[in-house]
Amino acid sequence: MARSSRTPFVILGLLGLSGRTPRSGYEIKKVIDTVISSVWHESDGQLYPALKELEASGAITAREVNKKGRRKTLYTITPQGRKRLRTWLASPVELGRPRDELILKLFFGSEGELPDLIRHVEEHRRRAEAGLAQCRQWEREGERNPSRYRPFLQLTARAGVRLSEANLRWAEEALTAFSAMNSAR
Amino acid sequence: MARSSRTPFVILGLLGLSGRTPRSGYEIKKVIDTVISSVWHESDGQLYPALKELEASGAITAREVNKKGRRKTLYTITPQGRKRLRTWLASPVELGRPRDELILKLFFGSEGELPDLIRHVEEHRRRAEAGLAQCRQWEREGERNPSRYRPFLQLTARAGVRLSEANLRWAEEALTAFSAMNSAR
DNA sequence: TTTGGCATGTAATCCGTTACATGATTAG
DNA sequence: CTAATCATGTAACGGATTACATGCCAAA
Repeated sequence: MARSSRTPFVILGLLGLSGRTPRSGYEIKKVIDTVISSVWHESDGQLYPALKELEASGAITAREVNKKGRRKTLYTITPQGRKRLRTWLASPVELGRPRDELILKLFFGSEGELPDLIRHVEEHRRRAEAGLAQCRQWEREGERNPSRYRPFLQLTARAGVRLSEANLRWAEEALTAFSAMNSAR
Repeated sequence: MARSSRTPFVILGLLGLSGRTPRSGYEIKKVIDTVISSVWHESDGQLYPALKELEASGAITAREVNKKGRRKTLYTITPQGRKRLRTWLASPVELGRPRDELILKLFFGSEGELPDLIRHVEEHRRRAEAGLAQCRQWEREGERNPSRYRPFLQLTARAGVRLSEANLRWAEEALTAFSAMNSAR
């Protein structure tokens, strides 16, 4: 069976967290692109059709508003939608199939040029550093933001910290190994 | 621009490493599913058409053989194919778009049930443990396998070790946090 | 006035998986 | 004898991205 789209559940999840406050598709997209950008992403071409489907199936309700000439549709999650969300949250995590281009290129390293590999790993290190700083900041921000979802925010941030640290450490190890290879020639 | 398929490059990479020893599509698939299974995967529906395309474009050559009634096609990389491989290896790493369902479900944790989340994280921990053991074994095996690509094998195994360690540690932290949440109620 | 943000959508296209199809050999 | 492995493919389907399309408002 093909993996079904998880776009509806991201929408339900975010509308669930926002509670009674309705959100527009545009706002949902922005939350995805900022708050959970390191965890998930969606394209417009997925998002807007999914919103329509969710409304048609009764998982969310739509309300058209006009704010200063700008028309927008605000969505709210329904009890039915919450039920669907909970069912999904309880269901086993579908694993992503591995596709790590950096490690793949490294695995083929003997067929390429060392300087190129070094560049790739340096870039990787830069990303890991940036990610680490970002996640650490989220952790700090979370500390002075008490709410029912605070512990979950903390946990997701912590995951990012651990992963970034691992990437960073490995990048250093790899660069050290490359230096050794260079001087060994 | 849509991300172009990297299937051809995986094939070129593996045929590159195997050097003058030709490989069948079936063998290539098996290497993918065993040696680099934690880094990459391909489906038959991608692999076989890609082999035909690569042959048509001159990156690999095909030779039909019959071994005890079984017909198979053995492929060898051409100098042209090596050039394409090197070009790809030198080009910037295309980042995968984030899609971490576990962390996403955790982020929505306040909308679900704690026992479900605990199950998900325990499953995650099991996978991390298995992955760690596997990668450590590859590291040890690599030590008594001297060849020109040994250092790269070691490095990819090391990446797996670091990532698995991070996942494991985080899983433990998360489970501790869950326990605290449970007793706090 | 033009750039950028707000706001929503559709169509073409492509990547990739699954299911289907076939058939021979070898080990249990 | 039958299950597993070897061996190669195709077709249908579906998920996802990109490009395109439109239009208003606010700020520089």
